Amino acid sequence: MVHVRTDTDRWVDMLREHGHHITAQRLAVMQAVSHKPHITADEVAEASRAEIGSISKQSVYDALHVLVQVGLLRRIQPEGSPALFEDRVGDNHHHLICRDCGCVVDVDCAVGDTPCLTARNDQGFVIDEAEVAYWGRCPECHTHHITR
Amino acid sequence: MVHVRTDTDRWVDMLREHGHHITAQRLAVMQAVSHKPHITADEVAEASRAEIGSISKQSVYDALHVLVQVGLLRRIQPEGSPALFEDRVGDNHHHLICRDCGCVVDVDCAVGDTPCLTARNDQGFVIDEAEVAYWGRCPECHTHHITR
DNA sequence: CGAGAGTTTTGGACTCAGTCAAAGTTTACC
DNA sequence: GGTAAACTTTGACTGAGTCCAAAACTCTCG
Repeated sequence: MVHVRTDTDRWVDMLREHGHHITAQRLAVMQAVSHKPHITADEVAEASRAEIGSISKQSVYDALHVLVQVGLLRRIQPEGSPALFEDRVGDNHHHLICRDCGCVVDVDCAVGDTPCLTARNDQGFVIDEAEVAYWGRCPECHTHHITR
Repeated sequence: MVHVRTDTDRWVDMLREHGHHITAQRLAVMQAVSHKPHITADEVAEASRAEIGSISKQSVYDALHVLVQVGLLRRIQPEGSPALFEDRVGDNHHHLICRDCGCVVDVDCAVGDTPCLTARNDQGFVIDEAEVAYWGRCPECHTHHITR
């Protein structure tokens, strides 16, 4: 009987490796984010409540903070938007962001892994992340924008 | 006698073209931003006061809004930072951002003008801007970080 | 120069997202 | 079982930006 590793197994291991406890709240938060990428903290709270009954605002923020810290989640904050959380981590992907509705879509890196992290002239900076956001209008808003 | 076009001449023309009035407040705001790129709204307010005596918070925000709208200024909002304003517009440059002190430095586009605006798979988005931010530590903070 | 519209002032109030607090309770783990 | 981590409760607080509303001021054009 081969045990198939689930997402939860992976989350559990990662938390343990970093010395954190495994709590229902943390797993619910992970579930919420993995179900809906680019989710706000408020939405995480709601989804977590639907799953475990209740969770305090502070616990939501605490859990999100820990999960980002151990590397299970990534936090982005597009201009004009509350912070968004995603579970796609460890790869070099970018975001398409709609100026109207604020929806965010992942897109793979166009350039290649290494060069994308290299600024033409880093001026002594030690760079650890290149964040690329493509701003524009999503199909729906674009259509709506034209007909208006 | 050749009239040398000053920055102010240029600002005046741009505002007029878009049907906006030329006010001391707006020119002071432009001056503040051109003197200190990547300046916060608060800093703009202070610098403008130093120049013209007084300016209300609302007028600062109004002026910044108009100046961004006509294309004289650009607004960026790095994660965890208040909005920053710069007068370098119309070219495709990116930003180096320090995670510790929050300082922002311009850097030219490494890839070339056109490809930088092209996402690998835009999924129906109509893209009008590619925003690239290189996150890391500036020389000072990096040095400080190591010795700590 | 005068009129009309744009802009600023004044003196706040308000909103939102996130942070902080503090004591008690619950839970995970060794 | 004991201890430390984590959660709950019940708010208060902060900063950045937005909104308000009437009066006053200023710019621009004919």
